[in-house]
Order: sequence, then structure tokens, then C-alpha cells
Amino acid sequence: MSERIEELEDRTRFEPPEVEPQIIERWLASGLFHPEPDGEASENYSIAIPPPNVTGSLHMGHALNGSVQDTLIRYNRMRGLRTKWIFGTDHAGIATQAQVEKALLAEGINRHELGREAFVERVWEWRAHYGGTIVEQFKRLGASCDYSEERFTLDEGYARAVMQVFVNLYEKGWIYRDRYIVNWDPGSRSAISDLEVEERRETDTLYSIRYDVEGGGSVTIATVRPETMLGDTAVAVHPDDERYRSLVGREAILPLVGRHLQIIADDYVKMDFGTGQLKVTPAHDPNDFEIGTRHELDQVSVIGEDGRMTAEAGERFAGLTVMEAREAVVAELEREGRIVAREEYEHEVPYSHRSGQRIEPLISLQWFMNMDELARPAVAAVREGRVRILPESQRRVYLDWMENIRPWCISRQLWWGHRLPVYYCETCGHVNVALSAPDACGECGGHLRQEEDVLDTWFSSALWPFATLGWPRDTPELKAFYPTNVLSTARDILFLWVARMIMMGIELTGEVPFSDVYIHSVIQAPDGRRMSKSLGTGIDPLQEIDRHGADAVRFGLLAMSSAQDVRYSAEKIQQGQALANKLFNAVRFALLRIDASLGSERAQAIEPSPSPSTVEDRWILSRLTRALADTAARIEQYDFSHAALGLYDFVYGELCDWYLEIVKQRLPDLAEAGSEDDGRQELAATLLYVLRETVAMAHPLIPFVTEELWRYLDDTGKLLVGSAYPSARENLVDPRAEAELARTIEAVTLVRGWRDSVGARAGQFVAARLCADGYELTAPLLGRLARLRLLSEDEQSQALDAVDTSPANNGDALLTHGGEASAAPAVVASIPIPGGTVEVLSGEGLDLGAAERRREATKQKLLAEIERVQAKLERPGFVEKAPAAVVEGERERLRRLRTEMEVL
RNA sequence: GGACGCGUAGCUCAGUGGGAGAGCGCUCGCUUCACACGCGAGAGGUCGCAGGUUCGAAACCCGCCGCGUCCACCA
Repeated sequence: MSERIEELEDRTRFEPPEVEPQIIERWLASGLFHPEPDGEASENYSIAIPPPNVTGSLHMGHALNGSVQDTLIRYNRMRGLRTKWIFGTDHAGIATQAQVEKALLAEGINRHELGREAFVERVWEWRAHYGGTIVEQFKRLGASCDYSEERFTLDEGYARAVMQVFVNLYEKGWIYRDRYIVNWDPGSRSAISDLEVEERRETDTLYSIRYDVEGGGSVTIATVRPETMLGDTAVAVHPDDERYRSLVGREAILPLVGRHLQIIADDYVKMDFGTGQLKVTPAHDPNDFEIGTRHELDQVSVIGEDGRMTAEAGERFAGLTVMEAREAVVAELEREGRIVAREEYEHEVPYSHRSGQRIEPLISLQWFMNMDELARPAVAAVREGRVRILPESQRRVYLDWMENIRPWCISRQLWWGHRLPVYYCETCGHVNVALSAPDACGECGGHLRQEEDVLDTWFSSALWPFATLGWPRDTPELKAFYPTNVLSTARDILFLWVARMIMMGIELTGEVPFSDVYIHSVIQAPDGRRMSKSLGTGIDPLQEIDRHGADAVRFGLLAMSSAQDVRYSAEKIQQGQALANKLFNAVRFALLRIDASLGSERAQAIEPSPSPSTVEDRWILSRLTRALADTAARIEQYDFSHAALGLYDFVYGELCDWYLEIVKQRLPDLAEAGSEDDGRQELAATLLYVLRETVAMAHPLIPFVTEELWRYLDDTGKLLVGSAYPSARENLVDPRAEAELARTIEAVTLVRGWRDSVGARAGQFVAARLCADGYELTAPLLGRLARLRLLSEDEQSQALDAVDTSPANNGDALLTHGGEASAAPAVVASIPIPGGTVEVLSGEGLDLGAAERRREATKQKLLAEIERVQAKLERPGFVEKAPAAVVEGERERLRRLRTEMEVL
């Protein structure tokens, strides 16, 4: 026995921790993850990874998306395409800055003491220290990214691309600066975009407050935020509201402040809500801001960027937090008797997705990007199918959002990020926008000061598929790998990222950045809640890899994923682990046997016959061929759960449970029978062929165990990751062999069931006679697998002659007491199988009474079934209207059921 | 308020017009010479409810109930 195969003797289990690190090393050393840029993108295959946060760590979302992408990448690489998985990390402005700030705070330093330059320096150090973590974690998953060209959204080249885009779009007039009401996040002390705001349902108190009207009378307004009244600059009613027509044009007096407020008419006001009178606070409510713009109202900012009341709120309130101010304002209004009512009120409250703090809408000078012109071609691309969004339902979501797109606030009051290439002249105030810092103002030659703000992280992410390949330079990488083939992600960043990549890709490169968008499940905690660190519901994929192996985690995640959100299923991971171990043992078993019998090297040299002499060999080749076709089709259709589960079914349900069980009997015999060399070679050749194809087919899904097995299955020393993906050979499909084995499998199962019910011991061979058609080729298999000692042909024909086949005896119960046929053994039981029966000839040690009870149950089931099929066939219209094939099928079924019934 | 999705075995989920399935769990039996992370056999389901279309509905249509997600400027 060869030494290499001998190693397998003691490895009765697949142990991921022992092999995964070495395999990763071999893959990385092979250079196969890095394709030389060559050819056109249309003939190559590429995916740009959603760049993980540079200081982040691998979570379930990464693990699933990594498994999805790696499956596609490995599949296409094995198909022989030049394949690149573009890899890198995102600087993740707010998230990273917050992390570093927190660490500094622990040292007792805040960033302002440090200053901008030193702070940014610290973030780079932080990145150098923690930036490698997630990269190593992707490797552990087996992700075959091109690590040799890792990109970072703040790298020099990348930054040039970002600046270029800003300047281009500024010159087009789409990027502009404006004082506008924004979502202010007091947590990160920055404006954030609409998409980074999440609404939470909360119950607050809705206060009704009476404002006096100049010259007599009053209005009553309702608010959940009494503190903002300090910034009121008008009261509004609906223009059609008869009740208040006379109020319009008069003035109300703002309590506590004394400011005179115009009473205006505006369509926005709902007549049927509350009193139909609305306080207008342009500086702290997006709707009121719009009203204010329409009516040219003053904007009084009473809440500052620090989340505290400003001086404009008045001496009594300045410096208080918003919540403190609310209490104080209510108390004062109460004292003045102006609170008319308070009631519980449930509504949506905006929170920052980033910091978790309540959003404070306020007016701020920010940079915006008008999206109208960018959106139009991006809508068309999806409408026309140049970008496919899968599943289909997400297409509508995309289109709805894109068709109602609003300007994007792109400036952030942070230090970590791409600083805007905007230079204000300190002399004339002219705004200079340029790729690199000009020496002096273009207008007056005055001294320049660069904008403090940085760009929203997603601005740079939007350029990811092409900026990573060298854009705006015309590089071979860009030519070879852009546009990419598919973008895989979860739903949550469809607008935040995917939509913006499509817009920017079309605008800047003239091409869509990818042709498919695959939106995968969000994995929820087992209890259905969101997986999150703060809830404590997160499950660490690395721990799962440690416990079960990377293959198990990949398989499990793919198997549980679908078009909708799914709960994390530990069982599916377990199933993956079982599969890896099963496959490992199947190969181990076969190789040890083959090697012992004729040496695996020799066996490998044998070309498998496309039409082997045994029916089980023809059967497994046929089933394998179907599995190959199904698996490839499912991967190409992004149907990963069925690809994974289908693989499992083939390996367990066909390869191991049946084929190996059948041929395991043949292997030791062959080892001894030197004269039957042909049969031995043929079996070894088929077995090896099937195992090699199966292992190769499974590689994209479970790369580690398959790569490990390839060492033993392939003598060339070539890595499986760089080998060819097996293709389905149609000439191996053999429907007759499939039918024969299907029948035999059913028969074996039925006999086993019978054996179980009569308490036959596992190893006990029961004497029997096969009285059924369709087992000409498989009778010996049936005997071995069902542990029947079948009479030889001679004995059988003798016995058949001897059996009384008269109708009187046929319909009788199971016990056919011999007597009339003394030459043949008595039949003690009949087991119905497809095409006939197995006649049991010895009841020794069997509890035939138990079998009788079982038979009764089966009979009842059969009767019910027969009745149903009969009713169906007799139903008016069925025979006339149903397709002929269906009718015939039902008739055939009825015949079969009746035959079975007769046997019983 | 709008949109989308889901409700199938104890649990997690497949199944989209013609015999209710898988994994796990449960019961029974097996150290059957690859695997006890194994093997064999079983039990378990008014397919959320109510109508409709159809010869035929878990599947298609309508309504209701329950759950979830996304979008949205009613104080």
C-alpha cells in the first residue's frame, strides 16, 4: 500500500482544525487567487467584494456573503475563466472615528485636545494595528479573494479617484453648498444622510398649548416637542379651513418668549388633526422648514449642534439639554396655565443609525449632491435589464426609491475621511474647487483655507468597482475586470451603496458596474430577533468555524439562505459538518480498498467505461451526471440553498447509502480474485471517477475537505482550486438503470421494514424466494442489502412450480402452510414489492404476529389510497379534461395499488 | 399611510396545478469489516381561517387573522 494512502487508515474523521491552516497556505502560495489582467471583462469573471470596515470583525453577514461570493468565484475559476475577486476594506468614517475616539477617551484624551492632524495620525496607527484582522478572518472562511491587491478606500490612488469625481460633479453643477435642514446626529456631532436615519416607534406626551392672539382670542397648537416652541416663527392653518379664516394675517404671541408670530395659511396643515392649528418651527422640523421657505419666515435656531439649547432659546433655557429644556418649558407653561391637554401619543421618532442617538433636525451649512440626473440612466439600466436585481421583488424597491430620489447630504463633520477638495478664499470668499490644493485664490490671489468637512463614506464606496481597478487611469485591470459580473449583498445597503454604485458607474465609466445584483438573506438570531452585539444576539462565525469547520459554516449558511430573512440554524451547520465528514470517509474507504487491491496509481490510469457492465455502475454514473447538471445550474441561478442541499442528498442518499453499500461487497472479493482483473479494474475506475467528480463538484461549496481529499485522489499534485469543474456528460444518463435501481431500492426498503417489524436480527439472513419482475439484474443486490438468502435459480424455478398459484390461495392471508408442495419450503410470509413479492420461507426466530399487525396498517393505508384514486378517476370531467398522461398515470397507479392489495 | 414578504411535522425550512418533503428532535433496533459527527426502521401534518377559479388547489384569485421587513414630512 502506498504511504500516502496509508495515512488515511487512522484518520477516521475529518478534522478541520488540522487541515484548514495548511490548505489556506497552499492556496495563497499557489498564486491562483491573483489573475494577471488580460483580455476583456466580457470574457473574464470578476466580483468586487463589499469592503468590510477596516477595523471591523467578521459577522454572520460577512460569512454568508463571503460564502456566496466564494462559491461563485471558485465555480467560475474552475470553469476556466480568468477570475478575480476584488478585495479591500472601507475606511468607514463614523464607525472608525468613533472607535478611536472611544479608545482615546479611555486614555483621558479627547480628539480636540489632540488636534486634527494628530488625531488622523492615530486613526492610521489604529488601522495598521487592527486593519489586518478582518482580512485574516476572510481567509479562514476560505474566501479566495485576490489578497495580493488589497485596496483601501483612503489609499492614495483611491483618494485621487474620489477627488476627481467630486470635481467633475461640482463642475457639472450637481454638487453644491446650501444652508438646509439636515439630520443632525448629536452622537457623532455630524450631519448624516436620510438613509442613516432609522425611525423608532415611541410613546410620548402630546401637549396642547394655548397661544394668545394679538387683539383677543387664542390658538391651540399640539406638539410632542414643547421645547421647540422657543423657535416658533409662525402659526399655520389650512387655507380652506373656515374656522380660522379670520385668524389668517393676524399675529399670535409666543408664550414665554413674547415673540409675535404671523398666522399664515398653508396646504400642509391637516384640518382634521388636532385643532387644525400648527406651530411652525422652521429651524427644527423638516416640514416647518419647507413652510418657512414658502412664506419667508425667520429661522430661529434654539437647539445647537451639541444637543443643547442655544442663547436664542433665552437665558432661562440656554445650555440645558433638550430633555431638560422640555421639562422646564412644560413647567413654565403649566405655571402660566397654557397647557390645555396632554395625552399619550405614539409616533415615529428618528434615531441615528450610527450613534443610536436621537436625531436633532437643524439648519446647517452643508454640501449636497443633486441626484436627479444621476438617477435617470440608473433607472433605465435596471428597467432595461442591463442590471438584473434578484430576487425580482427587490427590483421594484430599487425603482421606487430611485424614482423619488432626493438630494444627498454628502458632507460630514468628521476628521477621518476624504476631506472635500474645496478651498475658501479668506480674502474674497471665493470657493475654489480643485483636484489638488491651489496656492492662492483663483479670483483674487488671496490666502486659501480648505473645507474642514469630509465626505460621507458612501461617496467613496460608490466608486468601489472601478476605483479599485485604477480608474480614472486606463489600466489593464480596468479593461480586464470592469464591469464586474455580480454584486452580492444584503438588502440593507441596496440604496446606501448598490444604487449609488450603479449611478456613479454609469456616469463616470459609461458602463453599468455589474450586470447582476444578488440580494441574499439577512441571518437573524435563532429567536427571530436581529443579530446584534448590543442585543447580545450575535453569533460569532469564527467560533462556529472553530467548532465545526469552515466547510460546515459555509454549507450551513448557504443551505439556510433564501430570498427572505431566515433564522440562524445550528442544525444546518451541523448538517454541513456531517457532509464533510461523510465525504471524507467515503473517499477514505474507497481509496484504502482500491489501493489494497490493485494500487491507486494503477487504478487512476484506467479510463472509466462510459457503459460499465454492472447496473449499479451505470446507475451511479447516471445519477452523478444529473447531480452535476443540477449543481452547476443552481450555482449559476444563485440558488445556493438547493445547490448545497442537493449535494447533500446526492452524497448521502445515492453515493453513500446505496452505491457504496452495494459495491463494498464487491471490493474485498475483487482483491482476492486475481483472475477477474477486468471486473476489478472496471469497478475501481468507476468508483474513482465518481468520487473525483463528486469532490470536484462540491469544491465551490465546501472547499477545504474537497481540497484535502484531492491530495489523495489526484496524483499530479495539482490543487483542486485550480482544476477543471466537472461537466455533465449526457451520454452517461441511463434511464433504464435508474428505473431498475429505483425499484430495487424501494424493494430493499420494504423488506427492511418488514424485517424490523418481525424483529429480525440485523445480521440474520432470511430464506426467501423472489417472485417479481424487473429484478433480473438486481436480484443479488436485493438479497445482500435486504439480507435475504434467495434461492438459486434452479431452486427458485422448482419452488415456483411447486407453489400453489390458484386464486383461492392467492387471496389468502400471509401464512401459506405448505403441504401440497412438499418439495418446496413453506411460505411463511409474502412481502409486496414493486412488480411482485418476496416470499419468505422461514419464520425461525421471527415474530410473525407483529408482521400481521403491520400488514393490517399497510392494508388500511392501501385501501384509503385505492379509494382516493378510484374516486378521482370516476369524478365527472376528470378523464375528459385532464391531460392523457395524468389520467394514464392514475390508472397505472390504481393497477399497482390493486396488485399490492392482492398480495396482502 | 404605502410597498413587499411570510404563515406547511415539536423546531428551522423546502415544495407553486395531478401520489404532503428535508435536516434536527423524538421512538425502536443495530459495535453490519468508511463514517456512532455512524447505520437501519418508524411515529408525527384539518399545508393560518373563510370563500372563489378548476375535472383537480399547500400551490392560482379575493377577503380576513397573525407575524416580519422596507419606504414615507401628519404636528
